[in-house]
Amino acid sequence: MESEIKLKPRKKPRQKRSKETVSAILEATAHILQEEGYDKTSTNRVAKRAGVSIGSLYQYFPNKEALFTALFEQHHVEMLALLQETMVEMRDAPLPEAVRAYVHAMIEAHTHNPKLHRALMEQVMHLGIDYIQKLNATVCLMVEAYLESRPEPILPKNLKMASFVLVSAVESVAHTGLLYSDESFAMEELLDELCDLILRYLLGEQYECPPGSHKELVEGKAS
Amino acid sequence: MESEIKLKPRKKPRQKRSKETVSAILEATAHILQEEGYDKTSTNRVAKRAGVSIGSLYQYFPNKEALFTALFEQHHVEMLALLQETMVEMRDAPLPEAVRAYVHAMIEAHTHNPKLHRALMEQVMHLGIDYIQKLNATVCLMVEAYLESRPEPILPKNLKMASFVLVSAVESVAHTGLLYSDESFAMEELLDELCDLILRYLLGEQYECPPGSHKELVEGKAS
Amino acid sequence: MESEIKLKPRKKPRQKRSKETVSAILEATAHILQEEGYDKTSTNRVAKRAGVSIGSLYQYFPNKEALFTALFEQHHVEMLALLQETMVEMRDAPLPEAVRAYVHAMIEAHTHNPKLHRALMEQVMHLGIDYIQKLNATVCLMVEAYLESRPEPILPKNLKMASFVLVSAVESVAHTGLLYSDESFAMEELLDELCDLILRYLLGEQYECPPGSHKELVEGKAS
Amino acid sequence: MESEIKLKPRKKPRQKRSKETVSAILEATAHILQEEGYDKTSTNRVAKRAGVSIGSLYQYFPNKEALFTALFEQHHVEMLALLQETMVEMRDAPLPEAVRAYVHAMIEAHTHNPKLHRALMEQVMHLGIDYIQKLNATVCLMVEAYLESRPEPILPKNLKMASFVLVSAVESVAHTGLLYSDESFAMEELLDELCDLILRYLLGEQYECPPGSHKELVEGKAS
DNA sequence: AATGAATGAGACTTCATTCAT
DNA sequence: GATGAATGAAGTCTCATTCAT
Repeated sequence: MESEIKLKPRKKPRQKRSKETVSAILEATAHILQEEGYDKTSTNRVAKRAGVSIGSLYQYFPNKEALFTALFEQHHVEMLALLQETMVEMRDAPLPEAVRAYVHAMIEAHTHNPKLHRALMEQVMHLGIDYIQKLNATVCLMVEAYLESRPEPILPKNLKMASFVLVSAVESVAHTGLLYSDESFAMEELLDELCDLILRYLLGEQYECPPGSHKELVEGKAS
Repeated sequence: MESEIKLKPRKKPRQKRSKETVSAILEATAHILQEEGYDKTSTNRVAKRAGVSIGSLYQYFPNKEALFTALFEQHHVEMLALLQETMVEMRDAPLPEAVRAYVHAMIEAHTHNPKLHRALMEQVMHLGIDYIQKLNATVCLMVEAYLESRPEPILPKNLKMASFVLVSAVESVAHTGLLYSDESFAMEELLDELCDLILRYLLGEQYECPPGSHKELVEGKAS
Repeated sequence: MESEIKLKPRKKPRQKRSKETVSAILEATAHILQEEGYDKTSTNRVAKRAGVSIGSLYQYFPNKEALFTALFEQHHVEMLALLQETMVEMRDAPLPEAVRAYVHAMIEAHTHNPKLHRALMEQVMHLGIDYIQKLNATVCLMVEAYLESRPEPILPKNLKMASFVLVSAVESVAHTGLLYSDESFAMEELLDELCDLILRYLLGEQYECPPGSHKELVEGKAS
Repeated sequence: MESEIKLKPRKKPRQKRSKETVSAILEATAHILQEEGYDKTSTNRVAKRAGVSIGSLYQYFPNKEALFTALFEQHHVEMLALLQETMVEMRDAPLPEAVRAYVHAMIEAHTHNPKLHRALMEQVMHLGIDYIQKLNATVCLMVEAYLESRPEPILPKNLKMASFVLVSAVESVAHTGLLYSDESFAMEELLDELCDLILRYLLGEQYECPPGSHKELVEGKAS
């Protein structure tokens, strides 16, 4: 509770000048965080790099954590916008197309600024969990709503859970694939595979129509 | 390179007494990390709680980061053991059974010490990435080997990628589900759902035989 | 190279307040160094004695060594000023008078703050070698220039070397004499003796005119 | 008083094994001191490099300072031996020859292990002052005795002071010349010059016989 | 005699934060 | 509003030294 209060920016910058200052501070925070890591990201350095005095920094951010929280907020807003846009566009599209668009958007989102994304996730995730969870929940709801509204019949009965599984899986694969993959497989392939994963999950035998890609079963060696 | 060297324990404790010391230090580290967070986890506090002098701590760990790295190593060893055991046991089991056992093991692994697991992931993941990636890669290889050797024919052609997708998806769902779920769905359900996800992905229409669980498609509202 | 940079004061104090702070810090450093020695001269004690916070100390000095280096710089500036003044005054004086003035100045310089001088030389000389050498070189050049310009003919041909020998000799005698002498001979005598040393070296038989001081040779006992 | 007691080696090593240990420790001390400086010369490192346990080190040396004191003692013994030998050899030699031999020996002494010598002088001189002064005093006495006993008549009346001046001057020139000279003049020249300095000081017009070297006076420019 | 694990005081240094200007 | 000097608690880490084995 108290922390929530403490983490909110001290004041919303209403004038253009102030907005620029805040921008510069966040940009500096992001830069130092991704280049040097959390431990080296001191408020003094951030202020210096942002070209403002340390006093000014504390005028807009009540403490160090607020810097990262604000970064997460930005991230959250951008992600949400991107996914929302996609979902709206795909509202009436057939399921396979919608799924592909969704996965594509998710991958895009992770490609936007991978280094910062990674740094946030690896070093200060705990400061952004509220945003992350909120985002996750929102996306789940959006997916659930979509599934509910689509015309095709699907296999999973518990839509809430299905949404959760889908969103988590896609997010994770995109995340891991983009950040830690040894580049041994391309995005294109990953995209295809994720679509298969989801569509088979949702449609079962109904699926398997896309032009030939995986028509035949691969024989197991041991058979 | 150098950092990797720097993070390794200074010396392996050979005597019983020393092993206990190291154990106590790691236990204390884990405790403080999960109760108070990374920023509050100072080497002095760790030493104090472990009941050893700060000098002794530095005899076994060259710096603060090494503490967390060692924690990750432990975690890595335990996870690997658990999964390996499962994979071996299931070597000749039919695919659905094997999948369920694997997913179960994964969930177990995350249930073992969720608080610590969460703290490690949210606050110091960057210190354990090497271990995380190594673990991930190893598990992927194990899964790939299993898929290669099982008798049943499966849909995905690129086994390497299929393994990656499966491992990532399961890991993520387990992780997210356990840590952030509002307890609105039970583990049992999650387990079932993940099995469906995987088996449909692997077997397609070949699946859908398990006694009645999801036999009929759910009609979409909009239809 | 880098170390040289690292030893320079972090920022030049421009305001009066800051200058006083720096002054106080250096005064405290000098005091503790000479009373307690290098090992006992901790930055915390220095700050405390200077009446400033440890943080302020580090605002002006990047590390402990910089304190001593700064002390050497002061010393260097003072010495140089004193000697320069003397040399200028004596520019047109006859050689014996000039020599005496120079030696006198050198002794004065060592008498100024013998305890500090001694502590610097005995405990942290390595931190001031740059300044010491620079000072030495400058003084040598000044002496050389003087020798070059004086009207009297002198014996040594290599003026550069002669200057070096003279400067070193005088410096050392002054140093050793002042610091370690058991007071068994007075400064007055030492001054006379050094003048003799130098003037005989420079003038040979041309010298020996000063009223009676050493006119006759002392007979060796063994003769 | 107490310090003198504390600085003496705890026990004289009587057995061969012990002597080797002490030797190894001192060798290690010297090595680390000259390579890394006093601050980095920790007793633990010394012990490790000497190949003995830290416990053994403390069996032979009561504390860290004793290591350096012992180094000074070695140095003192060697220097004294070298100079004594020279003085004895030159007991009956004519003054110019004796002087040259003495200066030569002094230069030799400084050439023996310049790096260590320099490190001792620049970083821990205060731990060896007793030895340095004793050495100085002894050499002064030796020189004084020589001067007293030589057959030639000399100019200075106060032999004690003359000795002091000579010893200091030679030591200093040798020291400075060897350690900090930019190699712009050779030892040979320095030797000659020092001999001139001393002999003119001692003999005045009586000198100036050595083959032609400086027979004529150099005219001053301003004349 | 030798060992080296253990100790813990204390060194250096950073950095979030305040506040007088 | 802006500045940045000043603060000082607290952090990381070293190292001389001891002592049980």
